[in-house]
Amino acid sequence: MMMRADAARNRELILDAACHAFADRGPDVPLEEIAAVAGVGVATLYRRFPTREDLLEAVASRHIELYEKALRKGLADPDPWRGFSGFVRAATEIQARQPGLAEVLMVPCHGPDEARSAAVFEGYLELVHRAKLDGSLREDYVPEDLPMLLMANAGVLRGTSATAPRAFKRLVEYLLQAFSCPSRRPLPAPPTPAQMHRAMNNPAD
Amino acid sequence: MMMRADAARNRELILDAACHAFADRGPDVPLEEIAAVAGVGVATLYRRFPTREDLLEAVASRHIELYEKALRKGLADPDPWRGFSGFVRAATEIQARQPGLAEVLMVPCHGPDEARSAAVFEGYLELVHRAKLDGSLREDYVPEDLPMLLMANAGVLRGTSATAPRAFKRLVEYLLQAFSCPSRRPLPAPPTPAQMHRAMNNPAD
DNA sequence: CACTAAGCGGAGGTTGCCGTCCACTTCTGC
DNA sequence: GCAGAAGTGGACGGCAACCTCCGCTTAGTG
Repeated sequence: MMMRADAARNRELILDAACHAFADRGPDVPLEEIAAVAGVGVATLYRRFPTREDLLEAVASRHIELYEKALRKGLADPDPWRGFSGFVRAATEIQARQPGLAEVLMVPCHGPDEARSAAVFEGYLELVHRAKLDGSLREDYVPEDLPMLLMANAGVLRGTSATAPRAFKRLVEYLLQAFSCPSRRPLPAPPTPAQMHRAMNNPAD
Repeated sequence: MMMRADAARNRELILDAACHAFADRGPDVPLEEIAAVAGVGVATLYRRFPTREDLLEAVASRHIELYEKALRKGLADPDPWRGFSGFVRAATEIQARQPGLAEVLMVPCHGPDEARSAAVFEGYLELVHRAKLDGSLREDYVPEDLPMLLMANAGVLRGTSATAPRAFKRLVEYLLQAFSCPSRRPLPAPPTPAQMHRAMNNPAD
């Protein structure tokens, strides 16, 4: 069953509005405000997105394309380290472009569109694999270090995006240098994949 | 003019309750809940702490002692790197112990008790200085990298404290390894001290 | 012990957001 | 172009937290 044309248009208007609103007022903006900006009634918004979660997910979904593009670029790079580090930089840039949403923009690890984000994660694992074989990524790096980095980045963005919007880049470069060989002292054990997965599913408050 | 004894007692009860409440329910807990746990009426709470900010600050103030202790330990260490890194580890541990408050527990950089937190920051600068002279801390480290780290840590704690409460340690070790000599590739420019200071004064959201 | 000012609690008005309901409008297939 | 299904908007009741007001209680003093 096809959606009516005007309904589809409104859906897009809402998503546009939500995108801006979330980005610069955080994930708690009143839905009524989003509806107002979109130029529709609240009821319309609620019909299309019964819960705030649904709306957040839909907005996040729009970003997955950006991650896919970054991933393709990384995989295409003949230099494994450039591929890996480029992807990490791109992912954090994507977060930075929507600072209010940074916490939910961890699409490469766990996104709303299960299939596609799983695919991105697969590709990312391949980047990791190559960079390790190549010797440029330290042996004890684990895939869960990316969500960790993205969470850390979200924290920095939260604190600085208003006053020092490039500060996050410094964090990212520090971490990339730490990720690159040679590994130095041993690291504390990483969380298990299961723990990390749960962490991404129980959004903090 | 001295505060009446019962008033002082209630003040402490409120702070105790607030401490727990903030730690495990985040900085947005209803003040009424804190009052209830403390066993006092809301009015009492509002009289002592007119705004939520005041209460958060008072709670944060209690922690400054922990930072002072960590700092003393760091300064007493004959090995400059152990002193510096030990302090960083301790500071992040303090944040981790109150995950809901991590965002406001950046006392070494900017705390509610101006004089004391300035003193802690001074001491921290000394740690930085020594470790750089010693050659164990990279030359291009800047003092603002600590608030950056603390914000990053807050982000990781936010995401993982419920499911993987030790995950933050891995971030910290990665960063400490990045901070330690030899420095590798150059880093992006850090935010200016003024920017960072503003960032810590405009609490996100 | 008695007086008083400091302190107390909780009732209740206020606000802001949620999410639903329903009378009205607009698409779309025939 | 018409029928009716699909879609719409905004009014509305509910709720949760805020914060103030005021009559009562109690610590501290002489």
